[in-house]
Amino acid sequence: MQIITCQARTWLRLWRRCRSISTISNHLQASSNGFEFEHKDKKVDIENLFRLCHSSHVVKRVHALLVVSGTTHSIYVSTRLINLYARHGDLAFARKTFGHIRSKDAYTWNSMIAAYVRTGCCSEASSCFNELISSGEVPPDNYTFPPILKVCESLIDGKKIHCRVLKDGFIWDVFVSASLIHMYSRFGFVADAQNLFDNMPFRDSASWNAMISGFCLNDNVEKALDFVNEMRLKSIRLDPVTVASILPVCAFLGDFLSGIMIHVYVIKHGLEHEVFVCNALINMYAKFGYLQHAQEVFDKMLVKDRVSWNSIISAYEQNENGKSAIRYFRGMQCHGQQPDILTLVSLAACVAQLGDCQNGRLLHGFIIRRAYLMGNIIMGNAVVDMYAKLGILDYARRVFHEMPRKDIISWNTLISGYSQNGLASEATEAFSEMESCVEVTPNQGTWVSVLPAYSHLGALQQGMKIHGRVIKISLHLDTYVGTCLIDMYGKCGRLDTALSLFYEIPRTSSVPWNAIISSHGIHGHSETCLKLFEEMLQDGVNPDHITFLSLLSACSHTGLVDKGQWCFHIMQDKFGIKPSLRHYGCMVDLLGRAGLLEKAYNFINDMTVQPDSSVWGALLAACRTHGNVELAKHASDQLISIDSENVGYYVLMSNIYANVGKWEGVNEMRSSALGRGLKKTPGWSSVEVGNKNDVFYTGNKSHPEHEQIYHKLHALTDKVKRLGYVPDYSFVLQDVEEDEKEHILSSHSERLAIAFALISTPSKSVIRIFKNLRVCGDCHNWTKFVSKISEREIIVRDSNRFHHFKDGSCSCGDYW
DNA sequence: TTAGGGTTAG
Repeated sequence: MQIITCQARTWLRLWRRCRSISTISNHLQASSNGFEFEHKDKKVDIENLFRLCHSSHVVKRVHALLVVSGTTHSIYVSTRLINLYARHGDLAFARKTFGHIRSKDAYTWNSMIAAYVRTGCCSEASSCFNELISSGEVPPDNYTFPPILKVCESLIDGKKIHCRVLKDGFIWDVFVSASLIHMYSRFGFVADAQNLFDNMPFRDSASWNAMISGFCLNDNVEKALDFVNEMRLKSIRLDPVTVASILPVCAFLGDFLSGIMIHVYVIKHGLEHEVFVCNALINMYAKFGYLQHAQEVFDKMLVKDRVSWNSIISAYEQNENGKSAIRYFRGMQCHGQQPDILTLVSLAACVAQLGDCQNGRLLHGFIIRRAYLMGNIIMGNAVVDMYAKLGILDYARRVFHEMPRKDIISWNTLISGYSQNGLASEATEAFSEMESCVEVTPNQGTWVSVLPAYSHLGALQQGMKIHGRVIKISLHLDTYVGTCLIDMYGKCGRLDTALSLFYEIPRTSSVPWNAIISSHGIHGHSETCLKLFEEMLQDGVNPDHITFLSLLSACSHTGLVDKGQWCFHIMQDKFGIKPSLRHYGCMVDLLGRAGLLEKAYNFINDMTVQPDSSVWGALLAACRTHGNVELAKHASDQLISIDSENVGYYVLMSNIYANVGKWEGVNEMRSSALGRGLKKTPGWSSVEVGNKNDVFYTGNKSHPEHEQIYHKLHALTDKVKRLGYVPDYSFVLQDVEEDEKEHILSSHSERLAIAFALISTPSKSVIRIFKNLRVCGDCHNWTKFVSKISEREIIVRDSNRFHHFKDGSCSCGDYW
C-alpha cells in the first residue's frame, strides 16, 4: 500500500514538473513498467491518488493523469471525480465531468444531484432530478431522495417526491424517512412529520433528531426537550447531533439544569471531543453568562473549527468583554483559521461595545476590501449598527444607503440608531421612508425602534397612531412593544394611560416595571415610584441597575434624600448591584439639589471609582441652584479637565457667575469656550398642533405666524405682571440693561411655543411642550401664571424632567 | 463511489 502511495506521489511530482498533457503522456509511455493502475490492483492505486486530492487543483491534476491513462472511460472513476470536485466546491468541473459521461448509472446521477445540493445550487439540483426522472435511463434509488428533499422549494414539490418514494418503495429507508420528516417540518407541517415518525418500523437516532429539529423549526422547543427526555427514558443513545440540537433549546428556555445534565451525559458517553458538541456547549454556557465554563470547554477541545473560534469570540462579546473577544480573534488568525461573516459580525459588536472608533473603521475597511461581504445583509446591518452605536451616524447612514439589499432589520437598525443618538426627527423620517418601501413589512423591532423617537419628540398623536397599528396586529401586549408604549405615554404626559397599559402586559421582567417607575419619576411622583417598587418586589421581580437609576432620580427630583440613600444602600446590600457612575451621579444630584453641597462633595471624595463628568456635572448644577460659587469653580475645573469640549459646563459656570454679578467670570468662561471653538447649544422648544410639530428657537422670528405669536406673548406678559409675576433677571446671562434683560427672557423658546399653542389650539385643551434644554426658573414662574390666566393645563418636558402646570401651580412643587 | 438529522449571527 505504502509503496503504491509513494508511486502516486511520484507521479504527481512528475506532473507538477510537466507543462502539458502531452509531456506527461510521453512520460507514461517512457516508463518501462507502465503506470501501476494499468496493470495491477487498479482500484487501490486510484483510491490512493484520490486520497491525495486535498484541493480542487490537485483533483484537476489527477483528472488529467487519469485522462491520459484512459482510465476516465470507467463510470466509476468519472463519478468519483464528480464527488471530489463537489467536495472542494468546484461545481463547474463536476458538471463538466458529468457532461462527458455518455451512459450514466444511479451513482453518477446521485453524485451530480448531491454536488448541486452541496454547493447550494437548489434549482439545478431539482432540474437534474427531473432530468433523471424524465430520461428514464435509470430509476432513482434511496440515495437520490435525501439530497433532493433537502432542497425542494415547496410543500407541493416535497409531496410529489414523497409519492415517488412510496411508489418506488423506499419508505423503509431511515435516511429517506428522516429527510421526509425534515421536509414536512421545514414547511410547518410538523403533524405530518410526526405521523411519518410514528409509523416508522425502525428508527435510528437521526430519525429522533429529525423530529427534534422539526419541533425547534416550528417554535415548539418544549416538545423538543420532551423528545430528548423520552429518548433517555427509552435508553436511546443521544448522539452528537442530538446534543448539538438540544443545547440551544436549554439556553433558549433558560433551563440551566437540563443544560448541565446534557453536559454530564456528554462526558459520561465520551462525546466531549466532538467539535459540534463542544461548540454547542460553549454557546450554551455563554448564553447563561458562565464564561468560565465556556472557556474550559474551549480550552479542552482537541480540534477547533471556525465555529469554535466564532463561538468563544461571541461568548466574550455577549458577556460584554470585547477586549477578550478581540484577543481570541487574534488567536484565531494565529491558528490559521480565516474569519467569516459571523466572526466579523461579533467583532463589529465588540468594537461598538468598546467605543473603539479606530478599530471600527479598520474593520469596515477589512470588510470593504472583501466586497462580497457587504452583499450580505447581516454583515451590512452589523456595520450600520456598529457605526450607530459608535455615534457616527453619518457613516451608519452611508453604509445603509450603499447596501445593495436591505431587509426590515436594516431599517430597524438605522431607525434605532437615530433614536438612541437623540436624533428623533431623523428616526421618524427614516420610518416614513421605510413605510414607502413595499418590500419590507414592519415587525416588533420596528415599533421598538420608532416609539422612543416619538416619545423623545413628545409626539403623542403619532405615538397613538402606532399604538392603534400594533393593536391591529396584536403586538400591543408584547412586553417590549408594551414597554415602549408605556414610556411614550409617560413621556407625553399621559400617566393614566401608561399605568392602565402597564397592568395589561406581562410583568415578569424588570423592563416594564422600570418604564412605569421612570414615567412616574419624571412627573415628580416619587412616592408612587416607591410604591411601585414595593409592588415589584412583592411580585417576585428582581430589580436591576435601571430600576435603581429611576428610583434615585425620582427621589432626587422631589427631595426625598433619606429614601434615595436607602435605595442606594439596598441596591448594593440586598441586590448585590455595584453602583455605576450614573448611580453615583444621581446620588450627588440627590444631595446637591437638597442643598447638602458639602455632603455631596464628601460623597464624591469617598467614591471608590474615579468620578466622571456626570458626577461633577451634578455637583455643578446643584451649586448653580444654591449659589455656591466657590465649590462651583472647583467642580467646573474638574469638568473642563475631564471634558473640555462640552459647552454646557462653560454655560453653567458663566450662569453661576452672572447670577452673582461676577461679569469678569462670565467673560472668562465665554472667551475660553469661544477659544476652543465651542458654541452654545441653541435652545429650542417644540409643540404638537394637529399632526404637526412646530419648532421654535429662542428669539426666533422666522415662523410664518411670528407677528401674532409675539403679540400674544406681550399681551400675556402684561396680564401676568398684573397678577404678580416679577421677572427674575438672575436667569439672564448677559450684563445688559433691565428692559433688554426682560426682552431676552421673554423670547425663550418655550414661551414662543406656549404663545403659539394658545392661539392655535382649542380653549381648554392641554398644551404639551418639549424643550431640548432645561426650563429656566423665570420661565417656570411665568408659565405658572399663564396656566392660571389661560385656564390651560401646560405640560413642559425639558431635558431633565416634566413640569405639569395647572391653575397657577406646578407638579414639581418648585423643588428645583 | 452516492444519502438523512446538527453548533455560531445582525
